[in-house]
Amino acid sequence: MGIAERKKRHKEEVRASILEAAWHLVVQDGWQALSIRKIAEAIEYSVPVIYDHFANKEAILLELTKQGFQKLNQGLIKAKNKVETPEAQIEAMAYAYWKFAFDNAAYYQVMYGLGIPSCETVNQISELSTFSDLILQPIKELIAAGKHPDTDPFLKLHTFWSMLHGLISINMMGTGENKRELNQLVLQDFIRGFVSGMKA
Amino acid sequence: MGIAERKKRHKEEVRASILEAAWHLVVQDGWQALSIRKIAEAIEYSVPVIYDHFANKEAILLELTKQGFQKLNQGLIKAKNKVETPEAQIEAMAYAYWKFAFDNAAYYQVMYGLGIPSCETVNQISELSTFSDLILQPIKELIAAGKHPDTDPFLKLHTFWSMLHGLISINMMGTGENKRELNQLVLQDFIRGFVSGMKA
DNA sequence: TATTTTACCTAACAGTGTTAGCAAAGGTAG
DNA sequence: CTACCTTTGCTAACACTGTTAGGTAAAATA
Repeated sequence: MGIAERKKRHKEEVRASILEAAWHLVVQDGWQALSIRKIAEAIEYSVPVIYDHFANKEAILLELTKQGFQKLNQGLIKAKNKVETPEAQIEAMAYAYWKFAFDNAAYYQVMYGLGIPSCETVNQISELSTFSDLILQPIKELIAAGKHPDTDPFLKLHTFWSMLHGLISINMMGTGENKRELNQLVLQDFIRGFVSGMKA
Repeated sequence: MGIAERKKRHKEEVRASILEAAWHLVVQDGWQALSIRKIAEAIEYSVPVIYDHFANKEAILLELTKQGFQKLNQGLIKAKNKVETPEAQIEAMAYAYWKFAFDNAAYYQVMYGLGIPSCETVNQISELSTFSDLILQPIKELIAAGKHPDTDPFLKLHTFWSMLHGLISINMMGTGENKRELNQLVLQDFIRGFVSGMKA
């Protein structure tokens, strides 16, 4: 009875094509211009078919957000594995985060750009816990080896993430000039301070 | 010939009432739920009247953004004037910025929450230069008095702004728990590092 | 009083997310 | 092979959205 499986496979193909088309449209015109009808046209199905796969438009954006975090996490893991010490790992991940944001600006804007996301939305992104763990680990090591072992690692994670995100989003709204290289200096500066702040 | 003036006055009243109604709706249901028709209903005029005062919906949001920056700047000035030294001024302004964001979350979300704003949008907010100057001044003083007088003050402004914005926006998307107090510790930590980093 | 200006509204266009209801095709059982 | 049922996918609609063209009635001017 391979019929059911064939159907299931087909259904997943359609689902994937929806996400693919959505992503294509987001890259092309920005996530604000994404519409169900455009997706329907792109996948050559009628509009209601999309609602057989996703509850609503938000669910599609949420899925793209998850994909974004997956991609980000992959980049972070790769960067982390290249070096050994926790200091170097934090630094490498900061740069990888920065690089991800600018190399995949469309993803980054979907991930953070939908206004300030609601708590419910954030909690639906399971990839966030991977992201946290990834950065938390070297932070904990660094704290344990430093002179203030009672420092809250979550606080430091928060600082790390905030600084990076702030730097990127302020930078992305830009003032027209190309400040990307300039701000890598700021980033460098920050990481040094961040790391040495946990040691001493 | 006071007729023309009376008309002008009336026109400005309507304009103000549009902004007031828009602001009311934003506070109530968030900026995503703002609609021209709802504004029209609130001010008891028909829809096209709104377009006699604003080119489009974005222009209304832009005006609210400007108002937000005005309010923010006022808060910063007030905080700055309470203390004397550049260190204290920077610290006071950081707290004032933080306080503004959480006391006026609706404003903050209009100001930064429309996705990542385009360069054109940013350049239309003249209040941004006031904002910059306000923070740049004590930064310059601090740099001049410090051991690295060749530091770029704009870079430092950028860092300052980024960190604050990052901290706030990561915090606002929250995880449900009330971490506002917790993150004031991060803020405190950051400011100390930021200020001392310019001295030494 | 006649004319022109202005203020304002109705109605429409083109688009959005979402869903109800139907037709046809695909698979199942007698 | 036929009758039935389930699934699949469609058309069409509802209730919105931003935006604008065109007309009407009131107000100001000559």
